[in-house]
Amino acid sequence: MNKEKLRKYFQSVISMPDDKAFALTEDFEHFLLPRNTFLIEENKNIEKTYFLEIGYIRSFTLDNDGLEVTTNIYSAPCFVNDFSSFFKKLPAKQNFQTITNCEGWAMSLTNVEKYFHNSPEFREFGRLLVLNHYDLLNKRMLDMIKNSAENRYLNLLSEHPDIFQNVPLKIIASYLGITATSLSRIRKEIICS
Amino acid sequence: MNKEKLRKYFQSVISMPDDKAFALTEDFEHFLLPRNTFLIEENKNIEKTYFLEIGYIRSFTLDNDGLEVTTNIYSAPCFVNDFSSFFKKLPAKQNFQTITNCEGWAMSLTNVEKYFHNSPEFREFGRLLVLNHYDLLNKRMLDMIKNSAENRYLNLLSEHPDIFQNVPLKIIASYLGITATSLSRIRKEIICS
DNA sequence: CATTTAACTTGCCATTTGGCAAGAAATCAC
DNA sequence: GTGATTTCTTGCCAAATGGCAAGTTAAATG
Repeated sequence: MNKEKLRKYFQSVISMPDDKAFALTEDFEHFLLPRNTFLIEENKNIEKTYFLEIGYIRSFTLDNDGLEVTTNIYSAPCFVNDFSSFFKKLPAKQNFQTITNCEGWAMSLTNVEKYFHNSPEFREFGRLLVLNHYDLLNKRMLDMIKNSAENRYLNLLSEHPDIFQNVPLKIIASYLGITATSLSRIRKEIICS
Repeated sequence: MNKEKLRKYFQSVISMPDDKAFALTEDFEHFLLPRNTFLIEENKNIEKTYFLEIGYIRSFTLDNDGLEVTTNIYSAPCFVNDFSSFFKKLPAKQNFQTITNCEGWAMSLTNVEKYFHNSPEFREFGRLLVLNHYDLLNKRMLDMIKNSAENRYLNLLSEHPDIFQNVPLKIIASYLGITATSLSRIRKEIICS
């Protein structure tokens, strides 16, 4: 397994010659994790940043009653991290856990800092990653406000049908802001209409 | 009225000598707006970025039923903008409106781009502003998950008591994710216990 | 392949939250 | 200062959502 997809990902965010892409991805190390494995744990220090090449990962935290609430579902290819905590060098505010078996590339915080210091391209990449994730979080907030749970379900189904074949409905329900029970009823309602 | 607070704000985010701070704030222009004035309108292009020196501003959008949902309350001193749209040069995704009479400094997108191009300090400042707002949005999301409406109310009351003297409760309720009716009941419950 | 475990659906009922509207209180604007 | 407007509270009722638990289906594991 080589780093071609990782390099392509870098080049899709900011254009750069192949040799630059090779240089920036040099210190990433391969990872292979079974499902239900934690990558990052709430309140613990973040050791690495992850590029997910195959698989599904979720972030979640615990609500008032100690129940898990899924805040995001990551489908490859993408970078996965608690970025605001990572760049502020603070403990993670959420848990990140594999949903399926996952495979990809990871780099230590120490190395990230090295590249951040030495490479303008890497800095720019990191900056755009933060901007993109900020934008996604904003969109998600507005989606929650503007659409009913049923519409959020239908939108996710049409935009990310693959998720429904790889992620349990109870996690999707939680991500949509409802219980598995309610999602089940919504699905029934849609089928019967 | 001079730009001292604006300069100090820059210097509080990244340290810089006074002359740099003077240079970076040179093209900001004073604004004075009565309450209920729109600074930014949803789906329209963002013309300026705002530094709020006096007053209160809110961002809001419309939900499924056309009702206004307040997504943020800004209290001076702070920068106010739909940053992710601003930096991506996309139309605003939300409305920004003064709650009280407001006063501060604004700079056009054209000038922002000029400074972004010419000044490493300004770039760094913008980057940190995005990171901070991303972090705040993240915190707000987790706050919504982890705390009951009553606790969110109590937290806001203890951390920003000034807001309760300057912002109508119906806007605060909306920001807390509940209706004015529910907030009224929560307040009653707290007083009676 | 067989066994165990996890996921999904469904009915019943309790709880929460919201909509509406009226009245009281506070604030605004002239 | 006074009338007009907005804000806030409260009661009543409807609607939405969730908790629980049982039964069913699907998937993981060895």
